[in-house]
Amino acid sequence: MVKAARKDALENRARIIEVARREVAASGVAELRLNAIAKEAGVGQGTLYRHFPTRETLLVEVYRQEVDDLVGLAPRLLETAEPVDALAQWFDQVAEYARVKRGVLAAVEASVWRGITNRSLGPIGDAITLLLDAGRAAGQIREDVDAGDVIVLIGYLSRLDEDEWSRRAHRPLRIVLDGLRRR
Amino acid sequence: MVKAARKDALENRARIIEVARREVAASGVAELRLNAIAKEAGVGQGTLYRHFPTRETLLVEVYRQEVDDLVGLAPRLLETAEPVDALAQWFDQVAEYARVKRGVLAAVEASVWRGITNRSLGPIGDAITLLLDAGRAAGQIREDVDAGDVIVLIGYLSRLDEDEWSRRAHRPLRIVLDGLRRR
DNA sequence: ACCTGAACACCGTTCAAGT
DNA sequence: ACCTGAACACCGTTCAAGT
Repeated sequence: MVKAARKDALENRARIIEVARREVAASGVAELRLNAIAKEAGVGQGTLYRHFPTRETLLVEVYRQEVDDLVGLAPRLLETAEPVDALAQWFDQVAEYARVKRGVLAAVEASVWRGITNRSLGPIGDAITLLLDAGRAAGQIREDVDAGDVIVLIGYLSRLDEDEWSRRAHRPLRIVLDGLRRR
Repeated sequence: MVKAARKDALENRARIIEVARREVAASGVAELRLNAIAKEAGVGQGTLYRHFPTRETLLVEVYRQEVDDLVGLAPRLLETAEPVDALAQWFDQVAEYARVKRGVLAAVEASVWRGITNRSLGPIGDAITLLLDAGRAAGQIREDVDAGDVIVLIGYLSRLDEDEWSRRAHRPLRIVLDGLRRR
């Protein structure tokens, strides 16, 4: 219970994110009850809405670390592997994150589904573009694809049940990868 | 207002489906309010639940015609085209249905996401299996894929906005198709 | 047997009142 | 400035009472 107003707000915000992160890890994105998060975080619902006007803005914060990790991984993979192999490894990492933090991709996908004028597909989109461009330059990736195509195709990862994971996660990724190759 | 009980029930059921179908066509699957459907159909909510215990059972009926069309199309395409081409044409038809009746695939997908013991993927799954098997027999399709892989990959079609359609519908399908080819 | 619709439960969202 | 939490809106689902 700190007095300084500004500090209060920041702490509230941090606590909301922390609680939401824990809740999502435990029960998944779909189960995320905003009112419950507010209560657990010890704030009023209005405070949650002040900090996060939409459900999505909250989820972006919840997954910020994971998204940053994935974005940072792309250029590093390109330093040590052929572009297509880098893409394959990056896919594997996405799958791994999606398994542990179901819904890492959910927020990303949302940006693709909506709006004609989505100038950017966000950081994840940029990472994919980087990988695709490198692959194209090396003649390994087909010319006619963009990051949005890849995002819609790998989005299934955020909807797989834990049960289905081992059976369904990796094979479709391989299909996508092979489909992206230059023929 | 017919008296015969059995007939009454059948008529109610038919009217519910009809209203739901119109509503889905107008506003999409996501906007489907079950209580509103009941009211519009002139029945109590309980009656709707008697006939359709879950939202999904209603949607299956709403899309029955379209699903039947797609299932019937697969063997016919195989009569006149090489398996991979048949698959390509079948994909195009799925895309076309998904555009007009957003959510044709939604009910189908649900069967994939849930349950370890999904012995069957339903009629759509059977149709895809037919196409894949023919392709494998002809040496055109890779050995290590099944209908479930294809369903999770093409599921994005049911989530595309109308705006995004022209830009995003077909290219990912091509990627999937090429990824399914034997290399 | 089948149907009705009030009532309950649940969750997101707003806003008047507080500090 | 920022926060609280009662209150409202909305929708799915149930069930006692009707026919």
